[in-house]
Amino acid sequence: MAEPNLAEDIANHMRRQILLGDLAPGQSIKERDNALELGVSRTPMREAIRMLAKEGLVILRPARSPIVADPSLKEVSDALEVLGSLEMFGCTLAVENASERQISEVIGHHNKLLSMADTQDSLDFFEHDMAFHKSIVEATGNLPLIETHGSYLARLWRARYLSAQRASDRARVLRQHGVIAEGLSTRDIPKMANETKEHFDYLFANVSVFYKEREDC
Amino acid sequence: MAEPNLAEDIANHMRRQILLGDLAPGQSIKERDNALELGVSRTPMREAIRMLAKEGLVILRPARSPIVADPSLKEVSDALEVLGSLEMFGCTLAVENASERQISEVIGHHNKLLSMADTQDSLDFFEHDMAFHKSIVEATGNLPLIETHGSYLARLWRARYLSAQRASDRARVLRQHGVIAEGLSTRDIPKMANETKEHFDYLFANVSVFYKEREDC
DNA sequence: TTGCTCAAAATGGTATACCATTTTTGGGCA
DNA sequence: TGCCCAAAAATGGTATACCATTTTGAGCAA
Repeated sequence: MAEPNLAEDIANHMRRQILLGDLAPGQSIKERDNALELGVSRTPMREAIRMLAKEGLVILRPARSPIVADPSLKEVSDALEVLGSLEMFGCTLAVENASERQISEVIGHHNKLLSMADTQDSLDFFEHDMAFHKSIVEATGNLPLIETHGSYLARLWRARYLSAQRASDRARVLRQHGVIAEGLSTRDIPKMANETKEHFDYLFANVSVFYKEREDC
Repeated sequence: MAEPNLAEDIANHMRRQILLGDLAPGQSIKERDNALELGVSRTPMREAIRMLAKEGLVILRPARSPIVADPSLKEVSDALEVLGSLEMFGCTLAVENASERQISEVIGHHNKLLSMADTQDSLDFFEHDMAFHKSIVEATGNLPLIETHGSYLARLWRARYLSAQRASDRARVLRQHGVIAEGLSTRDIPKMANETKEHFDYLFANVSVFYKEREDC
């Protein structure tokens, strides 16, 4: 962890800690302590914290310690709405602009997921799920869209991961991915967009259920 | 320029310099020089530069001076597409969620613009135009959307401003704003979304013309 | 004149030092 | 015993120092 830009590495490391729960929601982040722990100085640590704050994973408070974000259901679902909107918009653009090469990449990710249908490692499965969705947006060739979409994926990683672990509906996910990929390769915008919408509706429902259940604890 | 957080102030200052052209596109930004010029140290200047980079106004290069972004037509129109998509999505959400108070704010901005129809100060007019669009997205109550939309507005400020200065079609802009505001107050999603789409199509065309003409110089 | 080399200057990346404000704590008083 | 306040520790914000890499430019050779 010390190649080109240290702050980026630190941000990646801390993002993982946050998303996996090693850094608990609500916990305060002391620049000095965390920097010391990673063996770096405060300067790049500050920069990393700012990056995570921009992603919504960390909340900055004036003249106070930043804390790990603990988003309410409303905050998560707001972000989910935007993510869904971006990806639906991406469908149209992808159909219009995707090269055959890019389409086959999307299909490649889908096939990879199909082959993992019975895997136990839900983290691994989840990462590939994300790669599938990313590859669709990448097929738009719209860089700002790709970046913004990626940023929302990162921000929602934890909520999506937690809810995906309980939802045992991989079959549905895979079927929907299949329809979406098919919609792209046949350049069928409505097919692709409708299935994407439904895909996100399920995701939204899963996350909601997860939050409601957690509330009871 | 020295109240709560210095870096934010510096970023605001530099954003204005960039957007008004005081910092020319392609020009390199030396942390030391710019910090000295503003009478601050490098640390907050670095942070400010990172903020502007996140907005796409500045390009970071590893181990090199950052430079002021000089976006191509493709880059600007890609960002415009996303902005349009966000705002169209915002229409639906705003109709569903806007309070009467928020709707009257939108109308207030529209009336303000109407009253400025003959003003000479195009910068002032432009700022209020932006406020109108912002108020619509604010009416959604979706914070991530508001932030992302605001970030795209900032990023596109210069392109929109430059192209707006030559386009002498305030009448059309005002008419469309009127339709959009009416669509919101009557909770008419199609009316609002269609007019917003057309509004952005004009914007896109104006920016394209501007870029094409500039190319000839 | 042109192109190459290499050292000095410049510059971004990182670490550390200093300061102002906030938080914590502990002791004294009711 | 419990509360309040002052002092100390902690902490984020800012400035400065140091280092590695890159850029620049002068001098030299072809």
